Amino acid sequence: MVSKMKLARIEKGLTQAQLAKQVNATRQTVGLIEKGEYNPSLNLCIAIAKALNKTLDELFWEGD
Amino acid sequence: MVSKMKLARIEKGLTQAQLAKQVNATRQTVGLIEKGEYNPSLNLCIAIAKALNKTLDELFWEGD
DNA sequence: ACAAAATGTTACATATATATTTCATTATGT
DNA sequence: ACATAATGAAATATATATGTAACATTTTGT
Repeated sequence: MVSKMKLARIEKGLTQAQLAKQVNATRQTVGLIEKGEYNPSLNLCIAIAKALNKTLDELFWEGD
Repeated sequence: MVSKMKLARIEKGLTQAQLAKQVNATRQTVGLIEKGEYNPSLNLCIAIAKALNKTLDELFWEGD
């Protein structure tokens, strides 16, 4: 399954590298988070959400 | 300023130690997160939110 | 088909979240 | 005032997020 974060990034027309630069992370880190193989820090999640004009819930919360 | 997380925990009548046990963390970790001196992992944030019947946004998102 | 960009992937190094332990301080109830 | 629970705080140890670098694979445009 493709993550909501990846959808939001593509929707914004950003590449992994571009997003990474905006949030002071690396391309690899962004890629791993998108694949769900990472457990990112809250601060990084917030930076990503703001860069993509989303909230934490919209990107990282699963409606149970 | 007292964190939203601390308010939600007290509202639920939980002690730091009780919440910590529910989310598989330690009392100290919970305390530091409440004080804002920590940058917790997304998984821990999600566990805390669920334990307190809140969402990520409600606990960790600052409405700008 | 080709070139270039974007993404995947792995190995290793580093920074930091978290655990563990111990003791001090503050709150709560009786 | 006393006892107990709850929280604060510091030291060290460990696990893991993140960075860096290099190369492979896929995608995109021409």
